[in-house]
Amino acid sequence: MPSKKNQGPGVGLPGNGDENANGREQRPTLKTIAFMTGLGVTTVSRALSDAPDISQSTKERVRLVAQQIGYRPNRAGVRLRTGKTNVISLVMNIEQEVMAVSTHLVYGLSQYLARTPYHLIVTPYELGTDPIDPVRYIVETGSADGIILSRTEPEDPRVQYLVDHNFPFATHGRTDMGIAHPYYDFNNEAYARVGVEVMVRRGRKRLSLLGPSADLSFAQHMTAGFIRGIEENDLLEIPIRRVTTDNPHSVIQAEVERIMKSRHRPDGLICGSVNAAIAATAGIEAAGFTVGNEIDIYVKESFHLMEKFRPNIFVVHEDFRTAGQELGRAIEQTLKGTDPKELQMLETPSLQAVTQNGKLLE
Amino acid sequence: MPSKKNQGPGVGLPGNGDENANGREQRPTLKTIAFMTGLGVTTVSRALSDAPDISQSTKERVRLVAQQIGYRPNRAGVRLRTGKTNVISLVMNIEQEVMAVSTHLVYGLSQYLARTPYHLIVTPYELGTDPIDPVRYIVETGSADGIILSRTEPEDPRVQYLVDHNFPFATHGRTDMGIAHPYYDFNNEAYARVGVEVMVRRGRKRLSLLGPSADLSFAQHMTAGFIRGIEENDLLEIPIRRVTTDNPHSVIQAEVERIMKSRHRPDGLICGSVNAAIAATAGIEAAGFTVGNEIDIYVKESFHLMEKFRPNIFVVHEDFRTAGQELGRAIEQTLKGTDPKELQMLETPSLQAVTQNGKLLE
DNA sequence: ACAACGCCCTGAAACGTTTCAGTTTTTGAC
DNA sequence: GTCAAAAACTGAAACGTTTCAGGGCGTTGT
Repeated sequence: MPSKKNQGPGVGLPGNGDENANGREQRPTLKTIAFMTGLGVTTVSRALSDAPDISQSTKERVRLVAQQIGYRPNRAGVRLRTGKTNVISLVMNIEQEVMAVSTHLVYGLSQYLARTPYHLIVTPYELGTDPIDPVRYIVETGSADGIILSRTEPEDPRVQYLVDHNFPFATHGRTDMGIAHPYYDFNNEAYARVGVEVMVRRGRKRLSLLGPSADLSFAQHMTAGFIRGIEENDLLEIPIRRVTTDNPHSVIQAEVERIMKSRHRPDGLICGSVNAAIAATAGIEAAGFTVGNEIDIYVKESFHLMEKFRPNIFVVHEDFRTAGQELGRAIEQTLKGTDPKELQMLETPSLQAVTQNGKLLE
Repeated sequence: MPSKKNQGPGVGLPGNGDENANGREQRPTLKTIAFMTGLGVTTVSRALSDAPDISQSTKERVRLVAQQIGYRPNRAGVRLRTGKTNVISLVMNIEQEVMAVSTHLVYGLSQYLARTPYHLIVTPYELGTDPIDPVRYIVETGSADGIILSRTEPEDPRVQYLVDHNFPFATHGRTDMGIAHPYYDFNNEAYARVGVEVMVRRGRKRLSLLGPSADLSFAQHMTAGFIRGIEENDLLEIPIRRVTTDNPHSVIQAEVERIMKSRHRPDGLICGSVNAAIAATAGIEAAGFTVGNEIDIYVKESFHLMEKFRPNIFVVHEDFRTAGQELGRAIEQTLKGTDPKELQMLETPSLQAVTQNGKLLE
């Protein structure tokens, strides 16, 4: 590499957009604009940030030049000086974020953030590790301005940690910690109640709930809605205790097969996830029954799989793309200082939106 | 905010890990270590990067202190000085990356990169926009050290652009541009030929190919493999020209229904994607036929959907998670200066791996 | 005895930005 | 005509890192 000794001390216009001998092109900086306009670097900086103390005409002149030469502030410079990273970190366990969830969440989030100064960084963590580690890392190294958490638990240590450290965040799913923080959540209580509603319409009497792992926040909501639906409609619950939607396909299938072969089998099944619904279907068929005949299944999903495979399952759409977008908005607003209480969103499903094989009910 | 005027000029130990009045904690820097060890900042920096000219004992001492106080280099500082961002950008059109692809790709990629100094940034682009825009943005603003592209075309302007600008990248899928660049690709030629092989075993004679959009790189490989299989086995091709796997479900379904009702209907269908296979199944059933009876379907997928729904479709597994990991490795090596030719990977499916309803052939 | 060398270390400068603390110029009031 | 205040602008410092260009100092060769 040839040693170069350009740029005498002080003055000197930095590379004006052409490539230098080095091979990499030189991007324009504040100094470039300062040189071109004859102003000081300070003035240029203030003009671009629309600060007071700068005349209108100067602001316009600076903006014009900046626009013409395609000036973009150097992120590293800004970050070093201000501590602001312009990065939002999505912390998720991709292994468990089955199918649609992560895809659509990332989609909506990055789509929203694309129109803001923020970039989306995906920070994964592995199944065996402590979910708080990546959060701690981000906070300690200051590698993001804000964090999006998914899969919150009712008492979530990550939320506590972030609140303790006064670090901006938003969650996908609520907590039960009495802390007001921004979130987007699907109303799983309403979801379960709508499911019971569907079953009632179908004349079903003995319902089971195949829900998510109990330590997750939305599991409790779903259970509460289910119970309430059962009670209000005077139905019988056939409990499923051994498995959750997080179990592997084969385990769920086996348990459903077992319960279908038992004396008191359910005639309606509310499922917490598509995977579970599919596995349950397999179990039901293995026991010699048919979905839509001896038993109905109800589930939520994001990918419209059910209307394509037409397995006679009742479905409400849970929109993770919108969730991603709203979480983007929530974290953006949080960083602007908006009151968390205004950034709590709940998506509530309704009976009218339930479909079977792609067609609306009734 | 109270104005503080601590830190006289020159000396002065930066905050030693406790919080300062500000509320945010102060991270240790090179200066902190320098102060603690009594060394100069330069020496500390060089010691940590294991440079020559530093005695072994000093290196160990510095490393010990750094470890104890949990020192992490400030990314912004490094980036400003060196221009290195420690970021890899995955550029993708999430809208088109159907289902499994993006999920598993992101998963594998971030899983791999988690063990390197690199962070993964997801850069999306929207359907109507020019795919080269995000690439240009990244290169112009220097916001990443390397780029991963997916969905390459045979003559891909993005690849040309990146090569022209000497910017490190790796692609998911090959190109036909005579440029040696790192890639990971699924061998779609072999894929199609294995599909024909399967059909031959099943005694099928009249095959159709429902492939991806012709402008994509792997469409041509798939077609080539298909044609060759047809010719070698002296079979008849029933061409499907009007639709590709990128069409919506309903369009594919309608076209398949039409062709199934025509005089010369296929008895074997090689599909390019799960979506297409599902839609085709619907079309076949709408025409009054049954998959596995009058016609067989063959497809690749990543999510094991087929073995769960058991629609009698023949399947080979395309592993996007591994693809993600390998692409991570490829870009890491590229940045280390490894010859691109050593970073070209092809995943070739074999007849032995074909399953139907979750069970291996034969 | 002295130059030359190798070893270990260091100050200063630079990357691009923002901001503190001015300085100069203009305006306007008396 | 003087003085104060407002308006418009600016140099210098600082954020944390790497690297250039040395600087002591003890050892070795002549």
